[in-house]
Amino acid sequence: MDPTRGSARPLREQIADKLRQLITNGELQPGDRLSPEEVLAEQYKVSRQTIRAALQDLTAEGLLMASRGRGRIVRAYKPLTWHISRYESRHHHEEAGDPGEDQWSTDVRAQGREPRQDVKVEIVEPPAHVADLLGVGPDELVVVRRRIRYVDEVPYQLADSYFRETLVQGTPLMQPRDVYAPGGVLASLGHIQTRYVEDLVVRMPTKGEKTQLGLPAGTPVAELTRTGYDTDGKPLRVMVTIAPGDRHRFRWELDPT
Amino acid sequence: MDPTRGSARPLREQIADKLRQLITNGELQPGDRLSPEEVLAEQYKVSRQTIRAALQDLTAEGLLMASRGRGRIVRAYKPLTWHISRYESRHHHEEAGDPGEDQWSTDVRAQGREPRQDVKVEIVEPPAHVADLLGVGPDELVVVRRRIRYVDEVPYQLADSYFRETLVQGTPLMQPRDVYAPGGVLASLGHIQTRYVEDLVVRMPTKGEKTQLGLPAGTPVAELTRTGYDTDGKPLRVMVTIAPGDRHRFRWELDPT
DNA sequence: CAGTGGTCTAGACCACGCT
DNA sequence: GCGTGGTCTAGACCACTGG
Repeated sequence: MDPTRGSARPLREQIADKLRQLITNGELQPGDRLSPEEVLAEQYKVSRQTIRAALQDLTAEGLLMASRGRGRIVRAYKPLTWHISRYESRHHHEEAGDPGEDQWSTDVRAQGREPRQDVKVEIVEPPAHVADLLGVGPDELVVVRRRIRYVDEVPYQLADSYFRETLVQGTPLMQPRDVYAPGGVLASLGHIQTRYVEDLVVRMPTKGEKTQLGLPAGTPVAELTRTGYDTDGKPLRVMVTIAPGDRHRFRWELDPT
Repeated sequence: MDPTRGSARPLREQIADKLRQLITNGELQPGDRLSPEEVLAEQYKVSRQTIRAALQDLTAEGLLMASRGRGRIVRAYKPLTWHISRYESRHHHEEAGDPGEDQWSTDVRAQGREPRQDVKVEIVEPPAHVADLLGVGPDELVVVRRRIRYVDEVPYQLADSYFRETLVQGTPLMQPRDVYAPGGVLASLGHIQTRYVEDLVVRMPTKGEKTQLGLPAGTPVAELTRTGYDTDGKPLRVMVTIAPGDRHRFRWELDPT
């Protein structure tokens, strides 16, 4: 009866395509509210469940965001830029006049936003890949500083730093609060990091990450693991950052010589 | 009647949690096949639709993969490592004995896999952010080399390189095939790239990327944009790489001095 | 062919956010 | 209270994969 029926492509997909086009066209702008499910169901002459299936696909693609009672809106992305290669550079700290806080906070403030971080210190068995990078045995305990970083009081990223216990025993790094020293706390303890290795993988968040960071459906994360080595080539610190894709743009500046 | 009913958490979520735990526990290993929907529906005493909802959530998290007629399996991740900071380094090419192919192919081969790439050359109006990085006007035409790269004949990543038209007019870079020169083709044309800026964002793939790369649901991508500058600080090339998260691990090695 | 996931419907009730 | 999305059911048919 209906010509759209029986065609090769399923209805949910046809509807998703149409809506997707409206969004990429710009006819639906970021922040715009979509019609309620019931109205769309009437418009496209399908059941509410079918409309929901189409909308769910677009949500999983990161194009839409739903909230009960308020409706669905087109998602807006305004990632802050994170200048990775400037991090941990003493040089940069000195150039910047050393404002008395870490590079992350400085970087955020420079983009006109307000940084804050919660810190928690634990002694744990490290995850396998962290143990590997730190060069400790799988059962050896390590100290981890877990930070939740906020921008304008909205959760922004998770950053866990792992240290060998002997390295930080009795130092300010064992205190569950924001610590800072010119050039970095490790440097002030006599440990100079001369080389970094950074690993980055892209994946969907775990359930825990999703709730800690308040991530809407369809938001992937970058897991950035930075290992710092001292002058002897011994690993000093492993830092694992969980960075949601909708809030982050990473930038490296490289001078190969 | 049923004690699980009416509890705070929806059934789909409870079921998803249980299955997720089986996977993270290791009771369900990567590659394992799940019971069919109907069996699970019986087991958990819910309708098939409810089971499907739970399974869909896990699929969107990247934990499961479904195919019609074959069932659902637990996803396995075996990303290849991509040594970013070695790329485009003439130094590295010379050290490696310069095998007569680009750094990507060399890197893939070194991990015991077989690289291949399809190349297509087009003249287009560049996307806004590319025009910006290349330093051309929004209506100015540019040359783009579009590559689809395969590893063991499986699509691996998309890599589009943009050049100003005047730069590559009449050079081998206009040919739609694999080109190579020691130190890079640009270098052999007298254009030395001395500085790189890399931007990386994490997002869900577009529909086109999903089909071109054959991405299963729940697979995010990294969009890596590398801009190369010549000795005068003028942008020479912008390369945009779309790298699926399930196939990539990026590595940078940095020596801040 | 049997077994599997994919689509679709009609109808019901619930939970949240706003005014 | 009303409007919104979220959950859930029962049942039907289709489309792909494999033996």
